Amino acid sequence: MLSTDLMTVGQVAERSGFASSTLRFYEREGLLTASRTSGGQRRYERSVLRRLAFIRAARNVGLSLDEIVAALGQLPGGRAPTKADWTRLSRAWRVRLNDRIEALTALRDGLDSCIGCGCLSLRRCALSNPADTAAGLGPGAAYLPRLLREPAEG
Amino acid sequence: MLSTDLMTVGQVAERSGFASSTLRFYEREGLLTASRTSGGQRRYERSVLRRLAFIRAARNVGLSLDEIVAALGQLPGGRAPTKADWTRLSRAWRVRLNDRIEALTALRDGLDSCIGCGCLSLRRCALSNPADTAAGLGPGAAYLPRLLREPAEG
DNA sequence: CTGGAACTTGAAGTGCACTTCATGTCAAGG
DNA sequence: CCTTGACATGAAGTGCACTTCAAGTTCCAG
Repeated sequence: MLSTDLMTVGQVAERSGFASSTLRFYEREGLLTASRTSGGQRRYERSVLRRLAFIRAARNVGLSLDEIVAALGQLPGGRAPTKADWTRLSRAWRVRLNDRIEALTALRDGLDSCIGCGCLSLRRCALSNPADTAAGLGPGAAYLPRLLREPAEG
Repeated sequence: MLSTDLMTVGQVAERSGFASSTLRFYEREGLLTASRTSGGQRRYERSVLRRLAFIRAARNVGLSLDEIVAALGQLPGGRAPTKADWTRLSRAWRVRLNDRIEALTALRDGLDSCIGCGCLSLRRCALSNPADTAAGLGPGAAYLPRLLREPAEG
């Protein structure tokens, strides 16, 4: 047992569900920080678990690591983040989730009304062109926002 | 204008919204076929547009290219696919979409009830720890559908 | 017949999010 | 002290889905 309340990578990995290689990777990418022992090994404060919970939730919502870095950058510099800080940070996700849910629902309903009929028209089909973004437009018109291209599992 | 109703890659690209490099790539990967002119250039039948619509829709639903190849493999070998063929192929997507919608909705509601309170506990928070994987205790009740439960599947 | 846009190929590159590897160091129970 | 499992590092590898590149060929309107 460690004498302090600091945690090793292995402990953080076990408790967070992230592989330790991922924790090192996240540190390189600026998502995490850790102090070091005199021998150079990482020691994490318990607050890293909440940070990792935030990161996992953000990934579930569909944020890229860059976006997460940006979001975490909004946290107060001098003091430890409070519950209110985390709440504020994640409030915008609701909009994002609503967008995704809406898009998927439209796609599903397109299934019923469009693929149900077998038409699968590239230009009119709600399923292959849900947002109607490509209608009458040239190449490069994104058919669906990136939103629906990424599986929720990440 | 071409003398037949066959289309060039450029035309298919413009009408489908897929880059021609992508069409070539899809052909290599076995998602498409095309005949050739005597000079070796690709010529596509009109039916490729429906196939591409299917592919786009499948991507939107979250299928990988491998899965799409497998799905397309279910199409009849000898004859041209009918509407019924396409419909049968895509009917299973509804389940998939429902799962994803359900997962996202649960995540959003988790936002309201959990992040709304700022807890973000790795052990208890449905948002960051849907499957209760880190805890190993308490009711393993699957709060979130499978989709969002995978901790860090690579 | 000609000029240039559009096409051809294989190989290599991109971007994301990690993981694996090789090699060597650290920490702590016995 | 010694052993051994956990940890350190940088570099390279993985998987997916494409895109870009270089160099050469084809198609067809004028």
